[in-house]
Amino acid sequence: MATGRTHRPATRSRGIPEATVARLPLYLRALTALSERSVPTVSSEELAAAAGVNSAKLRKDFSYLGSYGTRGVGYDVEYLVYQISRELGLTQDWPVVIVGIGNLGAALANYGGFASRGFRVAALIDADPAMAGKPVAGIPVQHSDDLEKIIQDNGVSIGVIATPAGAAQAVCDRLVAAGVTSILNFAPTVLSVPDGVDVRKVDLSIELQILAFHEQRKAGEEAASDGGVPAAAARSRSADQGPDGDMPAVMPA
Amino acid sequence: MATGRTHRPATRSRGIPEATVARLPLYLRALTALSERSVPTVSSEELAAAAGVNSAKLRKDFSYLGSYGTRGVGYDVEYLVYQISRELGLTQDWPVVIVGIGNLGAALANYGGFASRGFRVAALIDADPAMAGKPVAGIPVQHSDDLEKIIQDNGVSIGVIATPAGAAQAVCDRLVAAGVTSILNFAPTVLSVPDGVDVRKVDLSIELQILAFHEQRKAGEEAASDGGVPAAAARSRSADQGPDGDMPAVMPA
DNA sequence: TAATGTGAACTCTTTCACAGCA
DNA sequence: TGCTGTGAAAGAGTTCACATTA
Repeated sequence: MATGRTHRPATRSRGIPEATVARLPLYLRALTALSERSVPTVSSEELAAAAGVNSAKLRKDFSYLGSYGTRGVGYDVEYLVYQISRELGLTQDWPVVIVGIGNLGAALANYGGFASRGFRVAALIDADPAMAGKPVAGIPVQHSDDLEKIIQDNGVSIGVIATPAGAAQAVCDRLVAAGVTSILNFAPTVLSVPDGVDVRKVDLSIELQILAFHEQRKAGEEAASDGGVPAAAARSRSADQGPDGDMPAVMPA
Repeated sequence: MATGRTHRPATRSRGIPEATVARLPLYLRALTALSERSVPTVSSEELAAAAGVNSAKLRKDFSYLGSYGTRGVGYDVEYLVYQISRELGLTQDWPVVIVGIGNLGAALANYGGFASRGFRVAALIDADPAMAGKPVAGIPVQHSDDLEKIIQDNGVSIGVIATPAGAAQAVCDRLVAAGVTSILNFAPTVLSVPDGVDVRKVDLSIELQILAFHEQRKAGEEAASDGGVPAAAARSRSADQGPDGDMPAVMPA
């Protein structure tokens, strides 16, 4: 999962819960697929299955948006598509810049889902002069010297950072200074931003590490016979340094 | 944020909270940076700042691992690096396959952070025969016909799906059948997997939509004068269809 | 009758505030 | 003295179960 919200930490008076907001795109995708198949209505049960959540959660989520369903029938697909799109702000056009056109940046520029939902790649920016002018996904790469001007000319408020970690904070600072207020960060760094700027991060390495944690646990359980305590869980949990694996070269003081 | 856990939904007896697990990689990264600068100890306050969380949360997180700090002093950096690595299962080697070597797959293959922490790209797999044999990031791409054999020969338990959405479920099914039990999914689809298989998803489009939601809200607040009700929030929240924007062509029944 | 919409219960997560210890 | 470790309280998110209504 990506996380890293900085905006509005405390009281969200009257708003939609963050967890619900995070699921709206999921519902929207499932609804769009139904819409393309000209399905007119859908029940919470069916839609929930398509989105990979349970139906109680879906109904609760929708209840924050309003009463858009019909008891005994379900939800009107087209109407819901519109309501969710509007709630997410996708009925308007969002120009986006991608900074850092390496392998990842190029992949993002070529990503179709980008353009499909209100997002438009307004510019690709890279620090390498050799890249300047080269088209990627049909869009010429511009040099980062012009970053501020590009942001302002295009009215960009969302920036995507796909640079190496070392460059990310500097790029972020320049984006924010130029007026960007939402950042999607692919660089493996914690960005610091002023209040009012949202940062979300996507971090491959973190996702893999979380998977590894669960993977390891599965292996531990297999080893244990039946309902017993897994070997790895028998470790002392509280007191004086009790490592149960091999120790590293460096010991604690 | 990526989500999509399927494994162990209910009682997690004795385990580390999921929210804590998700932050351990963050702490580990910050600690690794300190370690490289040969910093011997760090306080919860300093480490929390480096990881972008607050110190109470960090101390609570560490308390689930055990008592690894020293009161009045802080935490031993090297020792913590080791403990967190072990907890995450990074002291062992995890062979990973990447399926779908398009722009994104290539970017992932080239991603340095991959190799640095216990993960090893065991194979790159693509369905395009023209790709077979072509080296990407120094690793020759193999054809997907051999997927099952590759998984088994390398003892792979973690698979990364970077194929188009249409191919993702089929690839997933084959990976699972071949023995993969953790999947990181970059395709914009909900994957269904049997119990015991973990799926995490990374979805660019969803992240952008979440940012757009907050971005839209900021714009609405600017418009409102001072502490007043934002224009967009004045909408009726409950009853008979009350859209406040332009209506789409299709109306609800 | 078949589905939504929602209080209420429950679980998970965060934050507070301070006892306890080096 | 200065920091960790942690109960307790507060807050957020999920699930239950059923009244409600087209």
